[in-house]
Amino acid sequence: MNTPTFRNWQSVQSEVLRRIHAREWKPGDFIPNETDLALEFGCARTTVNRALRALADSGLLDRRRKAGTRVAAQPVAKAILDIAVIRSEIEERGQNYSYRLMARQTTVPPVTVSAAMHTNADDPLLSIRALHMSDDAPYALEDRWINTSVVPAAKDETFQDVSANEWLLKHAPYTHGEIVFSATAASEEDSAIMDCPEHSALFTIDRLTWDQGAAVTKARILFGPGHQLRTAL
Amino acid sequence: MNTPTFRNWQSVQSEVLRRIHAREWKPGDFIPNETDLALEFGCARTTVNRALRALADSGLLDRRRKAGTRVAAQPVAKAILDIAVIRSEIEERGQNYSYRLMARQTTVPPVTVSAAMHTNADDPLLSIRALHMSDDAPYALEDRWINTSVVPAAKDETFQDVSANEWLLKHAPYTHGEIVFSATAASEEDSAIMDCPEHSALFTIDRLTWDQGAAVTKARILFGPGHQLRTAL
DNA sequence: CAGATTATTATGTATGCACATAAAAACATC
DNA sequence: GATGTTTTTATGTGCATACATAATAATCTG
Repeated sequence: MNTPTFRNWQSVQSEVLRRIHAREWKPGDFIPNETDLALEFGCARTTVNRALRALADSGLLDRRRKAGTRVAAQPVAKAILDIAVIRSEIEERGQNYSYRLMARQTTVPPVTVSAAMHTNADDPLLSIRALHMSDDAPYALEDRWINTSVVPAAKDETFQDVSANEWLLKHAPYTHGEIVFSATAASEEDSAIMDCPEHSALFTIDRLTWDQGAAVTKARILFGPGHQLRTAL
Repeated sequence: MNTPTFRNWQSVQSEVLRRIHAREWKPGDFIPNETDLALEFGCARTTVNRALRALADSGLLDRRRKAGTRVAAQPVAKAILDIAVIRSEIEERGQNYSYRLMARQTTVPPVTVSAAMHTNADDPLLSIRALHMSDDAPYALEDRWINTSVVPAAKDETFQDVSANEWLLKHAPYTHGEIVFSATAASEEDSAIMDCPEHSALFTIDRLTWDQGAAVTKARILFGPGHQLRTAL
């Protein structure tokens, strides 16, 4: 009986993966503890730990102190989406990016916006509306509110040549945020701008970012009909 | 001058994060090497390594051997979505889940399906159509093709009580897959089933999973109007 | 026997050390 | 001066050890 030795954590990881896929360890099952596995694999417990930790991070294992490690009963699929700057997104597909600023004004936002951003209801915010185009066809419509008390530099930026989408990433650091994906029907105005039938189903991203306790910006981006967001899992 | 010591990798990580947010280290900048940071922080290099590795995983740092570590110029926002079983999704919100099988038959699929799944054009597949309901209201419509030559056990399962969505997770392991998010307009049939206006914008998930080289299942899930998928970032 | 206390145990992590590896920089060679 | 070779260096990883911590199991106590 030759027990091959596993020298590095990647090989331990793939052996564990193999056993899970081969159903030697079924969903819900406890697997041997780190010490035993280290003994079996002929490596240090640290190495086993590294491998199992990585698998737990990806959702395939459930680990709890003292309780032990088990194969996730319902392996939650974690889809990791890379949300890139729209310009890069288009250029990476080899298409030509262009951009058109449609509106830029400082006004008091609707209460839904000031409430979501935790700003005073009568504090004005900078409002930006712009169209991103791919090969001169409408690609995405960006509607954005910027909190100029957090990003004062935005007041001096025309956003004529650089999209807020891109400018903010470079000039406004954020600590955390939220992204919401949904599908919305194109309004009459939207459909005119996006050059699509009214009530078309548009893939929508709502994004709200914060720097410490203060909201930096809130954006809604409507993508043209047929837009897809894809990822491996 | 008191340099506080950072004993654990989390505190090292948050100090590094603080410096990035405070723009002491700007996007594109090289940061000191691990040995120097360990010296400064009063901990082992291993600990610094752990902290920096975690930040690199999340896309905030770029690391290359010999070259060093730098703050990512364009921090790609990585949105991590947890794609759970629909039943859990509903029950976790404290709502009542129910399920209705609408169709189950073995037929030769459209070429688009057999092509995507890399099966022979005339090989029959198991087709499932089912409705997931939350508090008795239509929630999601599942349209699925199952490759019974990969999951033979599916032939003996009625899917009357357990949704394919859930059954497969437990009985059909997969090695990799793809998820595509999009927005689609409700067809006449869809809208009748989902009890919504025709042409409603529906959030759509297309999922194709593989076990080694063979396609396991291909599913399209249409969510009712207003459905959102949200995540922190 | 319920409830509080203590022991046990599996994972979590810090550390010092050694060596591997990729890539840049320095150097040598033609 | 272009090209190939060697050195240097920062990250990547393995290992033995020690201790921390969370959560269960066992025990004690009223």
